[in-house]
Amino acid sequence: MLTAKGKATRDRIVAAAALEIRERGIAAVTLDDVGRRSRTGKSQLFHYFPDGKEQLLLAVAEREAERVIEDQEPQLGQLTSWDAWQDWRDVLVEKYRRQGVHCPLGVLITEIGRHTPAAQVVTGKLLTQWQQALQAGIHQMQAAGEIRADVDANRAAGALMAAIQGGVAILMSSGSAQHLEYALDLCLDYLRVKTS
Amino acid sequence: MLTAKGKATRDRIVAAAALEIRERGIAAVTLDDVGRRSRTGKSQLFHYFPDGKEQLLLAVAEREAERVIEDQEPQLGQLTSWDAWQDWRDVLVEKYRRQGVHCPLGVLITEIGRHTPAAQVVTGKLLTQWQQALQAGIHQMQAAGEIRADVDANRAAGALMAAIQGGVAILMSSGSAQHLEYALDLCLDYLRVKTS
DNA sequence: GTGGTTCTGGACCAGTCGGTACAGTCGAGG
DNA sequence: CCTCGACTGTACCGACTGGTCCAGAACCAC
Repeated sequence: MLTAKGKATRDRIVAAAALEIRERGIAAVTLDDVGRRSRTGKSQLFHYFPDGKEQLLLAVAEREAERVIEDQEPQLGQLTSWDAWQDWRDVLVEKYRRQGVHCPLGVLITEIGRHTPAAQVVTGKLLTQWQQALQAGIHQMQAAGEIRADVDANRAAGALMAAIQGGVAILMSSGSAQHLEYALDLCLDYLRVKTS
Repeated sequence: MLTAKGKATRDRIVAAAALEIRERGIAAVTLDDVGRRSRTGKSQLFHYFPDGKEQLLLAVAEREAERVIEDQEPQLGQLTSWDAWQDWRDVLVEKYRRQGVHCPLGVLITEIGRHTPAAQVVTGKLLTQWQQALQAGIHQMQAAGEIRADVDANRAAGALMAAIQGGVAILMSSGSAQHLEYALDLCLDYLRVKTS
């Protein structure tokens, strides 16, 4: 049904599409571009993705969503001290600063995600998973007495998510990661406050 | 050079394009769609926008950018008390909640803005203007002793901007304004903290 | 009303892009 | 070495879309 060679080709196609989309935006990328970059043709593309472009885009969305979480590990999984939180923050900012406009998360949220309901589900899952990881981290810090118990972990995690998305959105339209840093730092400062 | 009738037609075209883009996304909108909705044809369109689609998009971007600021007045201009801040926050959330996915700001930032350098300038100006209004509000509150003097107004205003953009981005991909509220409230709570 | 400019309608064009058809190659199992 | 399915290259098509052209209607100043 799918030999090793076939799987390799399929992967090449998805990787090429992801790269192409990150660099030039979803609107500008054609199937021929993907073919050229992956050294394949449209026949292969439609062989592996019978439903055409939409199916390919969905595969790209899934790939990029995985990547976004993976990029933050292992830090995201062990937010058990202020140092760990700071490390996570630094990794995130550094990653996105380096990627600049060609940012998997940004492309996912602002371009692929809105394209089709199926892709919306993918980004929705990513957001939920991410936010839960942050929420778990806040809970752990509360258990350790490092964060006030009256902080609503769910709300704070949600606010962090918005801060990140907004920082990335501005990064993509201005090229600067400054806002991302400001927003992350403000949220962390808020969590660090001892008394309200 | 441009009669009253001409101006009316031009406005109709821009308005139709803006509406169409908000509803269906920039990628799906064709010049014929705009023509149909504005009861004009391509000849008019190219008469008023000789450079074609790009120029029309820029006009739409400018229109939407103005709208975004106007929608927040008069609250945004007089952030001189906590009540005023709260009013501003409520107006913003309510507006965007009602607009849902068809949000001028969201479309501007995530679709039109990234399309061309000229449109990037428009969104850049909008962001700067907006952030300065917030910064001015924070300064006023500091002068009145309502916000700690050691808060960096520029950073806080930048964080607020990211919070809003992120909230809107999530709103556009999920349909829920919850994150926007969480993020705004966290920022305002941070500003309200008396001691650090 | 006359001349010039602005405005409008509709037919048309050229390029592009997603998608299809089909013939052929490769590779593993028997 | 034969066979059958997975895989690949090429040529092609239909639809769409941004943009052009041009003839004429409407409007304005004198």
